[in-house]
Amino acid sequence: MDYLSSLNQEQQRAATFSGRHALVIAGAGTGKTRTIIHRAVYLLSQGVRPDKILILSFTRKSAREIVERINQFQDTGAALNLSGQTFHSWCSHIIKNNPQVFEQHDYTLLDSEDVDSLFKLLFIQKYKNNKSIDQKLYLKIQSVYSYMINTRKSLVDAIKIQECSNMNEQETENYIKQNENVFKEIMKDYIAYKKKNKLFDYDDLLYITANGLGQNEEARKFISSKYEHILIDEFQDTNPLQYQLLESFYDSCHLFCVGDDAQSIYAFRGADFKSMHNFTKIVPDSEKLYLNINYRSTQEILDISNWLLEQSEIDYNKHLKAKRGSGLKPLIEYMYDEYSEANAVTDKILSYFLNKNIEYSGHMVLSRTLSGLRQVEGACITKKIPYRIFGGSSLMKSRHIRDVVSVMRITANYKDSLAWHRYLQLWNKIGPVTAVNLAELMVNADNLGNALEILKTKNLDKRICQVLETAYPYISSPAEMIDKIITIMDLRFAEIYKEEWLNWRRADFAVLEQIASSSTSVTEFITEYILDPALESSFLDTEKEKDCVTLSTIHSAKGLEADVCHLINVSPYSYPSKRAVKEGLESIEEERRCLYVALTRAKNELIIYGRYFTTAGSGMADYTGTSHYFFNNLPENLYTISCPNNEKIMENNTYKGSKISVDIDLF
DNA sequence: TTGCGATCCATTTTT
DNA sequence: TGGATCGCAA
Repeated sequence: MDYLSSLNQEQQRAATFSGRHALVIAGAGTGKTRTIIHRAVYLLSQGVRPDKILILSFTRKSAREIVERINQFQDTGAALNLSGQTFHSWCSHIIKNNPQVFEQHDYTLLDSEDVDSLFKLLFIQKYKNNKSIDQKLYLKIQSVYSYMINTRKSLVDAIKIQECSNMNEQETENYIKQNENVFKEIMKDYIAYKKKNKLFDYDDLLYITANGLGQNEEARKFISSKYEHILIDEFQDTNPLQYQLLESFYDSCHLFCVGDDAQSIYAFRGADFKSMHNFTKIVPDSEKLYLNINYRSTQEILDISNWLLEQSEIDYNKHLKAKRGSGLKPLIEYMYDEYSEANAVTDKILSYFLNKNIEYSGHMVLSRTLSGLRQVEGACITKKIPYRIFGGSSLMKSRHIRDVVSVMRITANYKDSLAWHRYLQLWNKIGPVTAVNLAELMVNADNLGNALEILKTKNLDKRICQVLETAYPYISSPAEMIDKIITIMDLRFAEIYKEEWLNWRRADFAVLEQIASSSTSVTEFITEYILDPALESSFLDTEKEKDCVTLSTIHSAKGLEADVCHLINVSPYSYPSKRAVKEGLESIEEERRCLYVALTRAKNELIIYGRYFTTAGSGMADYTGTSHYFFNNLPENLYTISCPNNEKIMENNTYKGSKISVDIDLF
């Protein structure tokens, strides 16, 4: 039992909880993950079989990490048969592994860009050139659709929340009257299209599982009896649909949920942190437990974080106390623009490396947006600082990868018309119109062979069919299939991507092939990869675990920590963002929680870079939202400042002398 | 209809 | 920065 002695009382109480269901409300840095891990170890020590324990987390990376750390407690060194998943991958496994329960087990998973283009396609078919309808409405329809499914709200409610947050009552009513039917029509088409072509989107995985188990008692008993304990991390990000899914497990399983309402930053995806407050009412036979002692940061860092939450109208009831005691005050530095900011950050990292012996891996650079990291990335490259980026999924989004994957998708499911649509357009003489028509023909053929026969009768590049015929035999070996495809399409890709093909694009496939080599079928590979587009970065991590700086979006930094945290672009117009101010209180609060997550990542040093100008986009930033700026009234005793008045910076950049004029005079 | 060049545009966050 | 979109020629 000595593994429990490393926990404090609060944590021990949680880890050894013996009631039915529990919600552990745990502030930042209070040992959430540790508690989950020890909970699992405790359960195992009580004789619970490892395959009866399910770990759910928000990303697969963190789920895997938790499982790995649990495995380290095994004396035998043998890895346990523990399952670590996200809600989505869990549902996908439930559906695929139980074809006798789920009729719709045979599907291709759409990634978000497919969903984009499908909505667009359907919308244009119906409303092209209809001047009374906004020609970009399909983007909104798509987001409302997903929001509706995930929050289980009605169409009208979803439209109100998503699209009308800054309208008055009359405007809202008009908007709904005008658009409700368009939303409904396109959504119907979308649902029908997916059904016809055996396609699922992310939301379908949850929806089908949750509703399927909810409706069918035998299925519910059968599936839920496979688990005894479900441990859920980052519970504040759970949305109503996921709650509904969990309902089916109330009777036969124990739920152990851990989360922090102040770190809820996924409302845009339907997450509802307020239901944490009502947990004991929603979940029968449940208890709430609390963790309040922070092990990560020094008190000064927590002071500024606590202050930020106290300023809110929402009562988060959080006041973190540092076990480690006192340290350095957060430092605020004003920067001229993103380039000087990127320079300052990287200079500091270098000087800490040289003078204070702090490794690169001790630093984390945090940004609200992924694009905000670009300048820092550039500076790292210039100064030869090794780095890794969290957030986004560059590889899967890049065109050449999607090109090849579209071939694979056709071989896996020839009814995947979106894949046809993409693939066909890679060839000469096929543009959008022809592609749509041909895709329709292909999908309606009896099988892939017939489809190809039809294609051959058209007067097109012979290679179109050759590629598919070459690829098809490798249906059980995705890595080999990738190799064959790029071999046969090498020339064509060189034509399409010009010098980029050989310069860098082609090299990406080595990584893709390695990832694919762990899958035993093309379908499996596609599903796995769409469910976890970040796979590639974690894959590369294990390749070279070298000392490097972490660059991350705040969203991807959840659960991470670093000795020194550089929080960039904390300017009057960016926390909260203009957009959030326009959308109202809920959005502003979400921005606040975002900033809170960022602040609480720091262990020893927190450096906040404020900026008054930006050269990105349309010139200088304006000051809308300045009056809402979270740090407007930040008490002076909570921070130190490196440049006490920003006027200095502005002065330095205002030249008042006479203009220089030099002629080149060499001869 | 395709395919190229020019122009404009807008930038959350992720499974 | 690149990206999507538009207009025009073939």
